[in-house]
Amino acid sequence: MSPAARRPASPTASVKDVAAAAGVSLGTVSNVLNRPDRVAAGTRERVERAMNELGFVRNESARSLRSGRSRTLAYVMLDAGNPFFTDVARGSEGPADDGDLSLFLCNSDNRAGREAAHLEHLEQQRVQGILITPVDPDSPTLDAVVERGTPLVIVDRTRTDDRICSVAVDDVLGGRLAVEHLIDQGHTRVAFVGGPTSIGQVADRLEGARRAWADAELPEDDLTLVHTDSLTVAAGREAGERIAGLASTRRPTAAFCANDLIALGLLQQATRAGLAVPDQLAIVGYDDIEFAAAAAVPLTSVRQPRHELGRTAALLVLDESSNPQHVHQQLTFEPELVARTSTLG
Amino acid sequence: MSPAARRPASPTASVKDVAAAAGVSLGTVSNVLNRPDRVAAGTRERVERAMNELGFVRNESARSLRSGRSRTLAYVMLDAGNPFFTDVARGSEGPADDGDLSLFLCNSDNRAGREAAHLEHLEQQRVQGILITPVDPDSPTLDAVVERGTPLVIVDRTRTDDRICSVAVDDVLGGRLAVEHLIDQGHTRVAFVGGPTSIGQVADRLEGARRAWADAELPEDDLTLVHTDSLTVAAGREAGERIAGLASTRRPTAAFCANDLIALGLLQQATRAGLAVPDQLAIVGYDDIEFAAAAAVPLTSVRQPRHELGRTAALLVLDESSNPQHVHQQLTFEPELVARTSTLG
DNA sequence: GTGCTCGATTAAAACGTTTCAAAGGAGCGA
DNA sequence: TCGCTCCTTTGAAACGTTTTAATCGAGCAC
Repeated sequence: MSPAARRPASPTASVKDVAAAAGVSLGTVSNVLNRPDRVAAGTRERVERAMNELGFVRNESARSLRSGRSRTLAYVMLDAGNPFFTDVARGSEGPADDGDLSLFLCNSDNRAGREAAHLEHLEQQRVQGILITPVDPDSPTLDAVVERGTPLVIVDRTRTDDRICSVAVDDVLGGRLAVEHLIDQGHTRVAFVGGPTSIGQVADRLEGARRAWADAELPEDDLTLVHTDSLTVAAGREAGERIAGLASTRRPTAAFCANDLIALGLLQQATRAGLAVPDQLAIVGYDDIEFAAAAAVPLTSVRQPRHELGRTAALLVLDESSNPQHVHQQLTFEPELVARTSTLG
Repeated sequence: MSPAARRPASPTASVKDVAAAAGVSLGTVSNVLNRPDRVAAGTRERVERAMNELGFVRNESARSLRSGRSRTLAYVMLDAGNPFFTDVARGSEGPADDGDLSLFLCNSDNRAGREAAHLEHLEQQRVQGILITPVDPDSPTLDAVVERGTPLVIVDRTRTDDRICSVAVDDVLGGRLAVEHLIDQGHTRVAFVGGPTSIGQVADRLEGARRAWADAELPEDDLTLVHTDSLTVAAGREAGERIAGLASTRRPTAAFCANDLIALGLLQQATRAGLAVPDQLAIVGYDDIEFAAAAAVPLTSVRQPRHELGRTAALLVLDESSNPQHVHQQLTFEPELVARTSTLG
């Protein structure tokens, strides 16, 4: 077989080629594709045979150029490496499938530049809608996309205004649940581990923690803040070092981490330093990713309804794209505490 | 503001609209877009102003209809929840960016049906190339895609023939490395934990393990097979139960797991059952995902060059799409053992 | 046989872009 | 002033599909 023979005989057969092969007009081929009931059975069969023989593949570009809209939904993820976001993506697949749309995932990797590039490309593709967990939910870039006409829903972040749909989880409540649980377990010296607090999520979770603490009328100074630079396993390990280094009389007996990655890092470092979990240090994470339950000491964590988050966001973006009466909504879900060994002993 | 006012004034401005607004012909607008150097500075400026005022967004459908190719690469992942695959995807981003292409991720979720649906949609979109970790690398569906003209590279799976490009890692060698390491550590009763062996990867890793065992002239029966139904954390836990239940005289002193998810499940269950890792049970995983290093007892694991895997696959698919002389290649990389506490004590 | 209706098929236009040959016009040397 | 070149701009065609109005032919009632 010569190398040339490897290439397809015809670059790609078009509707016109199929029409010629089947001896009908091009309009008829289109009818077979779109309203098969209006085509006589014999003709239809002949056309279908021609399609198979030629290896006809519908050209989606031409299709959506003509129709003005594509059959695609996209989710721009903040971090493809964090299982939380892939779970959200999974939740969006249902509504996408129902609407016969493909769901494409893009990874912004926490970089505004990449995010902007993806958004631009998606707008150019005229996707039906965009779901996005943005680097900055208040960025005007997002407003611009909406103004130019592409439906867009913010996922897992909230906007301070109501010009864009968003779907999020009540992080203040989540923080409260975590700390109330620790208080119930008898802890009176607790650390909040996380940062930077410029991230809305982190600030909210801390706020919730503080409110729970205040409500229990515990001394303000006994809820300490162990700051991290990022929400990663490495940052958790590093925080663990600092905590383990404290004199046991000053050391908190429990840590509430801003997410599970930090909690896992903290758990690892605590174990390494010889601190028993939960006896000497109880740990609560956030997100309840699969690996939280899979840790050697299963992690107590605040679960977000991430599947529901993705599903609702997809439904919202579909409504925005198809319903002229659409009104932007900001939805909030409630998190739930899942207690496991890392706080129960 | 009336609800109607929320909708964009003009659905979307086209090149023609821009031309009219700037008082030039439509060809000139196109020149501004594609060969700005051939347009007089004043004209260019006027056109660019018009574009901004109208919120002009290039229509990618029309563009790729005209040019016959799109600016998109896609990676169809087997399981978006497994960090291994998202890491591979990250590796592909470099070449994609260099070629000024967007990389879209699709999740087949291990289901042939979803995979086929994604492939069909991608063909219709006339993507430049497809990277795929397929449910079944020998499925004729893949050949059909290639024959119809879309460049396609199989990632992390090998084909038995050479009609398609593939990029994989030598799993037999990986299995050998893992077991040689355990033998070096003095283990003489080892379990291979994984399954189903119908998956090529699993069979290869087991084969490598057996060869290392044979080369060391250890009794065949002392390398046991603990079968699992899938490569998940849950399956690992379940296998852990079975191993922990064995009498200590018959129990293997080390386990080589077919992937890290199983290893993490096994580690968790062993800990729960009071088996000390690595003293009573050493554990080796496979893939070296981030969570392997982050476990309470950091896992020894066989690292695959997953970033390199993704990068090479992307380069290969780009070559196939742009180089008429392209010859299909099946590349194999070498894995590497990363020794950590779970085998070193 | 004429005139209708109805189902099947067709021809032509349109979507928004890129490209290419050709036209327009300015500047310049002779 | 003529003729030439060179730079800029233009007009028209093409990509593959969908859609709409129009055409065709057969069957049927009168």
